[in-house]
Amino acid sequence: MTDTLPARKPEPSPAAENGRRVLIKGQQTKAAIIDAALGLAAQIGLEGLSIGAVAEVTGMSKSGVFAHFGSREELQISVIRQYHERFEAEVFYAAMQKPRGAPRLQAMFDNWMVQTSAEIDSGCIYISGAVEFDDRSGPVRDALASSVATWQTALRRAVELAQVEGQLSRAADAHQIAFEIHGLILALHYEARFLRNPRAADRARQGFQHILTRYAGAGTTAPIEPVSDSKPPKLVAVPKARRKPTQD
Amino acid sequence: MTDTLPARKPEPSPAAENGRRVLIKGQQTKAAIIDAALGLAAQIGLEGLSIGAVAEVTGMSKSGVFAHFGSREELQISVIRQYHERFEAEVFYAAMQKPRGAPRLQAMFDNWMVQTSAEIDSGCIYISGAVEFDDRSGPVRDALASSVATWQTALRRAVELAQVEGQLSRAADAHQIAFEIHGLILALHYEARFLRNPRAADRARQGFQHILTRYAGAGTTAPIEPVSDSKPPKLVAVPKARRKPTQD
DNA sequence: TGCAAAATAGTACGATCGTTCTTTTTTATA
DNA sequence: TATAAAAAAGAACGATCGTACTATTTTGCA
Repeated sequence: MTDTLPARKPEPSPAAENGRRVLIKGQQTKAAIIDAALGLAAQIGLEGLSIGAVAEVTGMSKSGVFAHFGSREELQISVIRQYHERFEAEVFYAAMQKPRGAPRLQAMFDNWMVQTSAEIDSGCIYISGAVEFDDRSGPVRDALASSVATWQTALRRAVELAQVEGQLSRAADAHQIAFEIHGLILALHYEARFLRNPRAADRARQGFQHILTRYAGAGTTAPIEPVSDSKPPKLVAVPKARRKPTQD
Repeated sequence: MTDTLPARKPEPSPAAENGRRVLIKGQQTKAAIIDAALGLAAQIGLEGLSIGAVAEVTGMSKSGVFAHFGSREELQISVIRQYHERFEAEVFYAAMQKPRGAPRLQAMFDNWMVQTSAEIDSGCIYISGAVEFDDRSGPVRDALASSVATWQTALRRAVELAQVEGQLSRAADAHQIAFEIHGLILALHYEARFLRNPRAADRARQGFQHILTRYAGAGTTAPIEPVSDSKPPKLVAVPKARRKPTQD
């Protein structure tokens, strides 16, 4: 996750640039537009994202919004970049403060759960976008796939570090472990968002613990962290619970 | 999976009906439309499904297609019902021919993989639909959720039977096991469809074996089926005469 | 303060969508 | 074969979409 998405063109800085006149207002509103668009996209998906809807949310005109991007695709890509940065900060960098190995991997998973679907009522565009751009091609799909690949690499490295630290078996395939962890997040998203199952978060957490114990390295002295001890991650402000309990 | 989707209105049978004139042609073309629509929906999603596109594929006029359903929603629901029946036949009923317990559960998983995303290039509307109708409400969402719930119940019962047979631990939570299996399928779909990872199918298969071994019951004498022995599922061919076995 | 550039708004076009209404063709039976 | 119902087509509607073009307002600096 040390690299960033490609083709991020350098915005003009407020500092004087070789005699060229530079305005700052545009960048501010552009950032506000992207923020609003990300909120919309997380709810209704990248494909459902329309310039008219963004204009209405931001209180601007359609053409005013459009002028900042030049095309809907560019708006979508900007949203993906914004999501990438937020994801990087709240999931990856936040977890990097934990010691390498199992604690960091656990933190990544917890942050991931929160960011993705657990308590928040907005979805994850890495998940919805994957479905929407399954069999499409073009720059939007590429940007999305690139972001996802970056995150998957970071996750796999965290797994490998846990192997180095002896908390996960060195004989195991890090790709395989990452695959299974990814599946838990996807199932969480599916159950929590679509089926409105309030126990989905617990299921995902339990599944993660199962993976840790199943792949536990030979050098492990004690269970890494009992399920009962795993507190709900608190990285993101959680809105008041508004879920209607469904029978599991 | 013994129940069927609700509100399936009885189509008029060719047999003479109290003096009312009955045509059969309409039902045939309607079935053909639904088939074409399902193919389209599996590729581009239920939301991307437009009456114009279906008309073009079937060689009909827009209004000709429309007249069979009365609304786009009804077309979407018909597609969901059709998918439900196909899923029922190719995944559930096909697996019911295996002996109860681990073999049947394994067959369900294998059939599920094939039907969902593994080798086929068309997607699964249980997955894409879940993302599309996350935060929507209405009859389409209800039909989708109902179908998914039916299938999840069937899967969970298969897990419970494996517990009864002693191949999975009776102490384990069948819901939890089903959740983790579901995650594997979702990860497979994600990796195979979006990221074009050719090894995704193997990852899912391995993950399934890991679940079986992790939750292995005390009465298990031997590993249920080694990974190397698991052949690619071959149950795609659907038995024509579909019996109505009650899940025992 | 004046002025040019940047930012935003206004308007309109073509395309596509679901749907309605009307007309034509096809179908099944008396 | 005649006939009425069913099936399919045709045309048109209002709405929404992305986008292009033009006009207006706002901004930053000489």
